[in-house]
Amino acid sequence: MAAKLTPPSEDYPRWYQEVIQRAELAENAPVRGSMIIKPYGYAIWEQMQSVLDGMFKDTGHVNAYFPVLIPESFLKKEAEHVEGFSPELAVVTHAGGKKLEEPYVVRPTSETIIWDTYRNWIQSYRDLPLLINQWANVMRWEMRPRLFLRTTEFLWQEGHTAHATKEESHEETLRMLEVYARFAEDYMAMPVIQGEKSEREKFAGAVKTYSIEAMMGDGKALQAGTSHDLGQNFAKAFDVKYQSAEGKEEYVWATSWGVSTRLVGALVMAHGDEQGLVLPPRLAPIQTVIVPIYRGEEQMATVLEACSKMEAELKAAGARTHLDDRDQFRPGYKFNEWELKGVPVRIEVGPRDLEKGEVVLAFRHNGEKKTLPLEAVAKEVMSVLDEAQKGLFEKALKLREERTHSVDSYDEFKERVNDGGFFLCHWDGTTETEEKIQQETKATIRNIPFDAPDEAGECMVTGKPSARRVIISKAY
RNA sequence: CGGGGUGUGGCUCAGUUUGGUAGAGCGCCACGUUCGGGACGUGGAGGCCGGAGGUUCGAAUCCUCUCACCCCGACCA
Repeated sequence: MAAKLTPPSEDYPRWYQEVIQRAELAENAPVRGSMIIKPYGYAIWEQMQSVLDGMFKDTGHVNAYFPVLIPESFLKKEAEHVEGFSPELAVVTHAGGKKLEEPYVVRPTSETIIWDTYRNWIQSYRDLPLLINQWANVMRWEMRPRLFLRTTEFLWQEGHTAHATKEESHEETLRMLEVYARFAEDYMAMPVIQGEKSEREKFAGAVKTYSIEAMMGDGKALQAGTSHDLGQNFAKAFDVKYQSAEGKEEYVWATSWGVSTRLVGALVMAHGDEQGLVLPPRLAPIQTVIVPIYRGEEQMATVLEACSKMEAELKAAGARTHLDDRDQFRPGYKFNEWELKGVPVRIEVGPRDLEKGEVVLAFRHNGEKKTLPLEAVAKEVMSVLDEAQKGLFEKALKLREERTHSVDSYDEFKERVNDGGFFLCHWDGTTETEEKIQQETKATIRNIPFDAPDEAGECMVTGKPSARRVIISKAY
C-alpha cells in the first residue's frame, strides 16, 4: 500500500491491474483466466445487480434459473451459434468416475437450453410474450484474459424473451438496450452510444445485434452491453411454435440481452485516475467514509463519539456510510486508501473542526474540499452525493467529446487512430472494408449510432457512397 | 501452435555466470512513541528456492525431463 500507483498516462494496462488489485476488487485465481472477486469488488457488482434487477422487473420481466451444463448436441442445433462459440467452449466429458455418453458443455450463454425449454412452455399466443431473465455464471475459454474485462468465467444476466410478432421482439430488443443505456449513464455515470453492430460483429445466431459503447480513460472503446434481435432463428432450430388467435401455427420471435461483470472493469476505466478508483455515488458500496483525526486518548474519545453520531445520522439519511476507526493507521494513510477505493465523499472530523462545530468534506471526483456545519451534514449528504454523481458524468462526457473526431481521410485516420478516441467516419457498409480497416489499424467499427444524423458522404477507404457516419475505434 | 521470458517467505525481487547449506524492501505479529495527506524505534514470526530424476562429499546454483505463468505473434470479442 505504501508505493504509488503507476500513472495511467505512463502504462494504462498496468495501472488498471494495479487499481484492481490494490483497491481489492479481484485477484487472479489458480485456473488461468479465472478470477476471485473479492468482497469490495463483489459489493459493486451487487449494487449493479440490484439496480438492474429492479429495472428488469419494472419492464415486466421475471427471474428464473437454468442449469450450467448443456448437452453438447443442443449447441449444434443453431448453425451460426455453434460456429461462433465452439472455439471457446469448456466441455465436461467425465462425471461420476465414468466417461459420459454425451459430453456436456459448460454454458457460454443459455439460448440453447432455454429455447429447448421454451418449446414446452409455449403453445398459444396467450403464452406470449414470455419475459425471463437469469442471473448466472458463464464460461468462455478466452485466449487473452484480463480481470473483469475478459475472464474465462464471468457473472452476468441474460434476458431471453419470446414474442408473437417480429415488431414486438424488435421493440423489446431496443427497449432493453435503452434500459442498459439508462443504467450506464444514470448509475455508472458513463456516457454511452447506442447503435447497431455491423454484420461481422453481431452475436452468433442473431439477426441484429445492438450495443452500448463507452469510452475508457485511454480513449479505447468498451462494449458495455448488448441486445440481440434473434428473429426466428432459435425458434426454428428448437422448433418453438405457437398457435395464433387465428388458429395458425407460427414460429415465435426472440430476443436476448446481457451485461456482465465486465461493467466493473468499465467503471474502473471510465472514471479512474492517478489516485485509483473513482466510484459513482449511486453504485458505490461506501458512499461516505468518516475519517477521525485525533492526538492522544482524550481527543480520541471525543472525536470518535462525534463520528459515531454522524455515522448514525448519515445512515438514517440514506447514505451508505463507513466509519474508519482503525487506530493503527494515521489519517493520511486512510485518505490515500479510501481514494484508492474510490469512495465519493470523505468526511474529516478532527479537534479543530469540532471546536468550530464543522467538518470537512472531500470529494473524490474533483478533489475539492468543502466545510459544512456539523448539523448540516446529514441534511445535505444526499444532494451532495447527487452533485458528485452529476459531476462525474459531466466529466466523462467532456472527455468523450474531446476525444471524438470526425475524420474523412483514411490517411488521417491511420495517423490518429493510435492516439485513441472515437472516430466518426463514413463506411461503405461492407465486411471487406471493415476487415481491411481492422487489419491495417487494429481498430474496429464499434457500432452504427442511432443518433447519427443523415449525412451523405464517401467511405473513407473505398470512396463508395455512405449515408451516415459510424464509430470506429480501438477496443477492449 | 511459433518466438522470447520468468518461477526463491503474503507481495516485489537479489543470489544462479564461478556449487559450500538462503537474503533485502514492503507486508505481518508484539511493545512503545506517534496521529490535519501514505509515521518511527526495538524485538519477532514466516521459505523442503515450481515439480521429478540425475551429477557431486555437498545443488536455489550444473544436467535431463516436466508443469505453470507472463510478453509478442496467430486466434478470438
